[in-house]
Amino acid sequence: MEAAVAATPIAIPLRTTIMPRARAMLRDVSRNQVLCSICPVRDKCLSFGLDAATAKKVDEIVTTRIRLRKGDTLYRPGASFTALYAIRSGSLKTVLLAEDGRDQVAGYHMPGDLLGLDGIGNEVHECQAIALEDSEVCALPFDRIERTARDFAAFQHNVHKALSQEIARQRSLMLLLGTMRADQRLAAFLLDLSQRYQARGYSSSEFILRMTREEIGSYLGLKLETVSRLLSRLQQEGLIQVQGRVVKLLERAALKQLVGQSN
Amino acid sequence: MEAAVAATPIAIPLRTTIMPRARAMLRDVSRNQVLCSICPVRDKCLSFGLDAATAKKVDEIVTTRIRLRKGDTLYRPGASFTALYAIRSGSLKTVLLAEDGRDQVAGYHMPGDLLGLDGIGNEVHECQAIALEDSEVCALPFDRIERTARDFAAFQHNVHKALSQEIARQRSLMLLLGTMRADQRLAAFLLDLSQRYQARGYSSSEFILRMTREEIGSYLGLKLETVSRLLSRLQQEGLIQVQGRVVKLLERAALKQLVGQSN
DNA sequence: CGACTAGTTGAGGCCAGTCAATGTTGGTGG
DNA sequence: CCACCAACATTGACTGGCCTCAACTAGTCG
Repeated sequence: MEAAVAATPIAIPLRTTIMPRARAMLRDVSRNQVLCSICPVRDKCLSFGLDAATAKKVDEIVTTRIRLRKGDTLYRPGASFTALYAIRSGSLKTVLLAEDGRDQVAGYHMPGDLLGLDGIGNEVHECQAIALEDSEVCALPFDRIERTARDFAAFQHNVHKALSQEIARQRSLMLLLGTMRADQRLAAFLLDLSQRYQARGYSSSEFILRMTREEIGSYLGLKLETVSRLLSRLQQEGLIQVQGRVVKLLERAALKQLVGQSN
Repeated sequence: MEAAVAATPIAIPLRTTIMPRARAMLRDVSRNQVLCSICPVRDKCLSFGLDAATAKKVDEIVTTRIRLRKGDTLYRPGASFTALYAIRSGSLKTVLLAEDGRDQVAGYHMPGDLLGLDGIGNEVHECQAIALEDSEVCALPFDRIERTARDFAAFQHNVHKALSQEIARQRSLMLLLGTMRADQRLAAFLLDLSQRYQARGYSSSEFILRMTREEIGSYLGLKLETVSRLLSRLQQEGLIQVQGRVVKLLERAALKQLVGQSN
């Protein structure tokens, strides 16, 4: 009845000693083959725009590549923060969990995205990252990031940019949650996905939703029934085409216009 | 009829050459007396926990102190990003502005808070910062911050912490906007204010709202009438006492319980 | 095949928005 | 000092969008 999000709804023990899925974190697959310089998403990542010498130093930051299977948890709230994670392939969601059991999907992350930024402040992760499909991420130990950032201004700036972009991303989500109607939220969500897929070289007009209706709803501050209804309505109005998780954007302009209606 | 937020609702020209209120930014009051080491809010700021030698270096970052009068704009969207701003006294709000005219109060900031973090990514500010009362802020040129961060690991870590805390702040706001009922949002808002005032040495049970009902509503994703009604209701229920902008928290536990109700 | 999860669709209710009238407060100028 | 005005705030009546509850379908996996 409830989706995976709600499967572990409450009372996340702080600083769990052994995490149920921790084995996933131990599979240190290929220590010697982890090289940003040949990574398919390197220009979306922290090594963006660096000269060869600096990029080589950045290569040395990445110690571990982690394989996750669908449903695996990369980190959970309270887990001590030691590294940022760059997604190499697949996709993950991040879930916020309040003490009272309230939870919300806070983000949908795809290759090139950086995860775990919220943990820097308190040395502890504040949310849970769960793989939506089989995925691979690179662990970037944060002490190494800081050390390298002190030596290379260009890399330092990339780190600051990444942090700032996460802030910007959340800002637009706040605007969405605070000011938009349900149909506008959904349209904005679809357009955002489209744009991000495009930036990664995938089709911007047809893609597969990796999240359930309930997860999408949680992300947008809506209920799953509302998401389902609105997808149907948008289809009926000819703006999109939906078949389960396959979505096709038919009238991008109309979707944009819908989002843009101030009232 | 409309509050200050809506006074400049649309079409913010990007990279304005001369800003209407720019004179406010030129009042370079006391170049030689700007010293973090004697700042009343230094332990809330970037110089938190630094040894004397490092703190001295940080003092050198701050070049300018800016006086703002109520209603003055510190920066607006599109203004080129050059510095972060630390609030010394007074308070400011930050306002998000979308192209379509949609706007939302994104934050309420008090002494010790750092402003402008969202501008790092694109070298351009993404929101507008407006003084809610006469205020003073310190300008911290970002290139100097980056330079100093490269030399002092402890300071570098403070910068990262500040960025990460901004992310955490927004996260909890997202949770509020995505999952809470109107009365819960308002209660959470009041408790947040209370806690932050306390952290700054003010009374945690009685304080003055610096924002109008409309601004509070915008911040919480509600209409001003709803805010007004709910303040009245909370007062009637004996949880708070309101008289215009003066608020007194009477039953903190009950407020917390209200926020904590998952449904 | 049965059990389970994910998704769709309908009926009805409630919370918060909208519209509107009125009250209150604070700053300004005569 | 007080009258005036504009901005801010309160309260009521009504409306509508989204949630809740519920029934049903489709696909998946042991």
